[in-house]
Amino acid sequence: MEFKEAKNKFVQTWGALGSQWGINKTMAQIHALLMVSNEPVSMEDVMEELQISRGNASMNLRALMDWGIVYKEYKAGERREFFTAEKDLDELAVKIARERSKREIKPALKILKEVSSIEAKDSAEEKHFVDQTNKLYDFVLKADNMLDKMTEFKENWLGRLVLKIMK
Amino acid sequence: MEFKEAKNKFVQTWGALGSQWGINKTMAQIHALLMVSNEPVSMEDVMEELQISRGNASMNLRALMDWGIVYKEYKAGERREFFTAEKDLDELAVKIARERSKREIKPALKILKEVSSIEAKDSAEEKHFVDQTNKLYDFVLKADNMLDKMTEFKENWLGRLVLKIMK
DNA sequence: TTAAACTTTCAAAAATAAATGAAAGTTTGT
DNA sequence: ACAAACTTTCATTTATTTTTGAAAGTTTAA
Repeated sequence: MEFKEAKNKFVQTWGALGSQWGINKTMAQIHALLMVSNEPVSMEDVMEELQISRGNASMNLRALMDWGIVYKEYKAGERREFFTAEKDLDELAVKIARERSKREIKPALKILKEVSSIEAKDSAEEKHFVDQTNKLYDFVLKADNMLDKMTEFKENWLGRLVLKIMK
Repeated sequence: MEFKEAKNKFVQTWGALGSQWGINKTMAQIHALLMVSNEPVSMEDVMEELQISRGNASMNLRALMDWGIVYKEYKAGERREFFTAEKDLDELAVKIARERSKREIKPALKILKEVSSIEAKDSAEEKHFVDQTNKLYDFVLKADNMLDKMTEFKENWLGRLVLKIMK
């Protein structure tokens, strides 16, 4: 396999993986492209390499910057903007986790809290509902806290974590 | 808030969460419904409560069973089938993790291995590509192994993990 | 063996999500 | 202040995913 083919395969694969995890395909592809580029990439380059429109490129680059995993760079003497991806994988994982927690988990926790707080009256059905949603609340809260904890380890949290788990 | 409203809100929320995580909405809703039901639910009930067609209910129940998080139950003297969800949350998390690893992570790892194995020749661009995809391979492999390790703790792995992380 | 009771399948339709591209907006050098 | 160079927005189009429902398939009891 030669370089160009490998690069394309990587971008496609990462894109497919992204869409299975709730991130849109193009966004994941752009991120993949930036990750394996050794120097900043312009919007034109992104459009050209992925064969996408200007609007699409612009919107998804913006989204990636909102997630804090892609940065703008300015080259001396160049008018246009260039982009680079966060390449430190620990940092990347932490940022993604933090963002998804904020956008998805926190709101879900709020609802879980709400629905688990109804008065259970006396039917077994309602008791079971309250019990189960309470358990779910505790579980999700614990998982979310774990994500927060990750961010406290500044370096190589995953490697250390694996060691710990293996006892 | 009264029971019916709370139940509906929970089902909707869980469904929305599912679709953000690559699981289809109806599948997540059915699962939510079964999780908070204190007794087995028939396909008719599912159709009725979620207002979905027979085919949709059938396909998604099948998918949930393939994931190993919903079970068929037979009631004595009843012709039709009933369904229950895995209600143990540790068990549920482990099964979901295992399934996603098998379906998504393992295939991605294979590709990462492939593309990181090209001969890097001498350009900085190609060297960077090989270096970055190698790092990615190691990272994803480590994360995936962590998921595998979870399954070794039979009970309350999350709680124990959180304790450990907090040191 | 038959037929009633139930479940699954899958082509077509509907719903949803993503991409386009032209127009509007912004920034920068002169 | 102007206009060239570039970026963003968003109504419309396109692509993808999900749902439907009728037909085919299966199981069970008599």
